[in-house]
Amino acid sequence: MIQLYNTLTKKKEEFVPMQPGKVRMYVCGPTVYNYIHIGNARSAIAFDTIRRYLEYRGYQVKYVSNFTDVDDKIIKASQELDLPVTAVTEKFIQAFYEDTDALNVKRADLNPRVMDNMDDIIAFVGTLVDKGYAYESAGDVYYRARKFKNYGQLSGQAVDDLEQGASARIDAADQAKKEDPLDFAIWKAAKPGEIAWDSPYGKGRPGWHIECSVMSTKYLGDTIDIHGGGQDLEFPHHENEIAQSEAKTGKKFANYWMHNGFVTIGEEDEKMSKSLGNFVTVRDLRHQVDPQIIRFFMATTQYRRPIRYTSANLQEARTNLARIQTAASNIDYRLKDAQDGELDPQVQLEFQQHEAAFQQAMDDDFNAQNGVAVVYELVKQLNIYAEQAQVTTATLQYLRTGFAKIVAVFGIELKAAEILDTEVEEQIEQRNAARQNKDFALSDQIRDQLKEQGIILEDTPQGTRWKRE
RNA sequence: GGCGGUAUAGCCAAGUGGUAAGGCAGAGGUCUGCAAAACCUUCAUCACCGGUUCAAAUCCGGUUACCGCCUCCA
Repeated sequence: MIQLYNTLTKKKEEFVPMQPGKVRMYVCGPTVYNYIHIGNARSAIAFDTIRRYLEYRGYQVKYVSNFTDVDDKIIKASQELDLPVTAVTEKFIQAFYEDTDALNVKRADLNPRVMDNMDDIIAFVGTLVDKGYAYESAGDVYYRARKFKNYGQLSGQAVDDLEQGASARIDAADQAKKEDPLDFAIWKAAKPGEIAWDSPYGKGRPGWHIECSVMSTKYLGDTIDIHGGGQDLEFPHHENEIAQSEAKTGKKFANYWMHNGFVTIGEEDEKMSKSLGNFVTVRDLRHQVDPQIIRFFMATTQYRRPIRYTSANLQEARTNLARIQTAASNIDYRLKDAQDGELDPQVQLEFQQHEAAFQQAMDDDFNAQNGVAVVYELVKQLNIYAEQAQVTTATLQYLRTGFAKIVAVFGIELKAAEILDTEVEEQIEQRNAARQNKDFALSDQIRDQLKEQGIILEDTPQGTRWKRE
């Protein structure tokens, strides 16, 4: 039984999808006006890991994540870069795919874009106006927040408290167009020169929150199982999505709301964000650090916890990931001298116990920290087995396959055994000959030479093996 | 001001009533010609104060510190 923390109820709940065995999930994607930073990556990785675990547990997951490609910031970026809006969005959508592919984030089943859904958005806005939940004002359309009875439920805020916050900040011009400071724009009149679409209210474009309501209901249905995003989206974005969607459909919008924690950075553990300007882009980072390490680092932190981004933490992740890779290659290395024979029942039993522990950990709100602790126990099991004097192919393969399946939940791809290159092979033979003659000066010299080429030699009871640095 | 989250060894981090998982780093050891990898051993009384209990990191009350949301943000 999977339990997950539902932001809507502020409790861990048993996860029961609407259709047995199937999960419909929507995760708020990026606004594409810049390269993604590691905070965006964290969100993508967190929900990818959740998705992978659900699939590991046998669920068929339909995963939709949007690109917001119409927005103030994109318009600003297009003016600054002197490029058409669509050139900006295309560029950063492509960059998003490159960055998340590098992080081994599975692609969504669908990445709908605002521009491709404009008719549906206009129709959705129209319905809200018709139902009295929204009103046109000077070419804008606003949502009557107070009319929606559960407004504030997700963020746990009383409407009056929200209003205190809102009225203190809003500028007078906007204020004048609204009936209530809490109201928010679902359609915005175009300013001269801005990209715009025709609507019953004149030329304009969608407000920020409407696109997710429209695309979630359009592609996944009025009610979905899981809606996810960063904690900073709880209010106002998700609160407003609920208000819009439920006002329109009269049905519950999402059964479970999940929010990932932030990446913090620097001495002050400050939140990383585009607006604070203290961000590290995935693009920059992945040229300095193997993106698999970034992936591992983020995937093995429980998704609701903050991640402290420091080079020391990344270094630790590097070490741990290497340990996992080494365990798998230790198993691979023994295949060449393994015996035929049965799968060792003792090994199988122990492995199954670990597997059960892994599931128990991950079933508890995707507790990746406990999950990865089990992986380290498996690493030990694999290493110990790989050092047995006698090993069987069946057992090695059993361990290797099962291990790969578990670590894949975290997005770790175990490296396949590398092909030996003949030149290196000759040098290894030379060195072994030298070692037999007890010419250790020569053997160490050869080892040092190879190390300079990035090849590390390790002598084992089964012979000398090598790996790349 | 309102809402929410954290506080466990040098570091990362589990653990929600019975005397502190796991990893990194450190120390010692086994193996090795030496290494490397691996394995073994070792390393904390849980921010503070008070209370409940036979028993609390874990429950209750209070204090302190840090972070976030309430405004664009994953």
